[in-house]
Amino acid sequence: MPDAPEVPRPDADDEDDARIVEAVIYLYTESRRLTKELARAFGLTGPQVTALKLLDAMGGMSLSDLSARMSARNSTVTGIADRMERDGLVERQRDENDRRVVRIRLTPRGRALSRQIPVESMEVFGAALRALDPKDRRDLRRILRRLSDRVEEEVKKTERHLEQVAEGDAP
Amino acid sequence: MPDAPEVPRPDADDEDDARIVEAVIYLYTESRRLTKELARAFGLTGPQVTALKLLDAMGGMSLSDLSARMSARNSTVTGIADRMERDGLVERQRDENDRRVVRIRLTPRGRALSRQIPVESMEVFGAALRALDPKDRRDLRRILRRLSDRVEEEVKKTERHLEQVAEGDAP
DNA sequence: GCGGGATATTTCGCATACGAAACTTCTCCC
DNA sequence: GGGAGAAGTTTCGTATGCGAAATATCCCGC
Repeated sequence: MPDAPEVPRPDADDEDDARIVEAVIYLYTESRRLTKELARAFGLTGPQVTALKLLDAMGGMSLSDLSARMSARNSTVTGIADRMERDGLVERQRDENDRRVVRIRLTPRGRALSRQIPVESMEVFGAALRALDPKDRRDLRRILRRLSDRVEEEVKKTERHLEQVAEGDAP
Repeated sequence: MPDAPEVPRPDADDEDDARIVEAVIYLYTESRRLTKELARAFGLTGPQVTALKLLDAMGGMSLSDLSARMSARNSTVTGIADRMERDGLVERQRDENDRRVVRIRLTPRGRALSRQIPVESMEVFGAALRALDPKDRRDLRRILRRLSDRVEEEVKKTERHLEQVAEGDAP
């Protein structure tokens, strides 16, 4: 679905905003789609490739760290790790010092597979960025930063409001 | 999981790129999370709110059109429509002229619910954009546009390469 | 008017994805 | 040092999300 964050509004002035939003959505979904496509060529899924590459780069990490790096919840990554373990790509090992922690490492097979997957293909985004004018790149970073800050503010504001709105429940 | 499209690279210069990518991901996931949170207050899910608002605005549409507007596949939206129908929010009706087509309309209940959901909460992104300096907004649009074009080019290039890489399959 | 390809939707199997609850282990405070 | 609470992981239930295959219908050419 990806809940398209924008809903049609008749206002004329918002055309520009809509285009910016579309661009952000496009960039996100496209890079996601590409990872998935790349993964498929190696019999993997998108998140599995992400995990494989992260584990290869970091040489093993806790499940929580892996979750954080993948911007996903622990309960989600547990499942991904399960399937990768089933396929012999990773191993789980209880941490000796803190037995709550599960360390996840690549098996030799997982490592070999990771090395076969070209990184360049995952970097379409980076390549496009490097192709930008240096000044544009600086501006982009600055503006996006500012935009993120504003969104963060709005979020806090909205979240307070939301609690008051939630009167008319349904199903 | 959202397959984070970026993978750690040791290069020093890429810090900036990483930050841009992070910002894009942040903006996307945040607006998605907000829709979800808003939805929850009304006993719905993110995509359901999106569908509800679209159907309210358009006054009923075919499943394919709805899918397109939601940037999702038909098979995905079928499920969403199923659950909304189960909850009495929408109705399916075969199109008389073209009996392959299924028209989806809000029930009175669905319409009432839609009207209760404030649109503003879905527009955190828009509000943040409007708060930007006009020049920044113009620049942002221009640069994102250029970036999208470059990504599109890269995608085409990569996709051709991908077919050659796909030798070493796995699991 | 009929046969074959195109189009719209659903079904099926699988992998994410999340939140809440359950469990284990750790930590800190008294 | 013992218990309360915190932290890390898993389990469970539900909802997306996709692609491939099955179904139903349309449409086009002949």
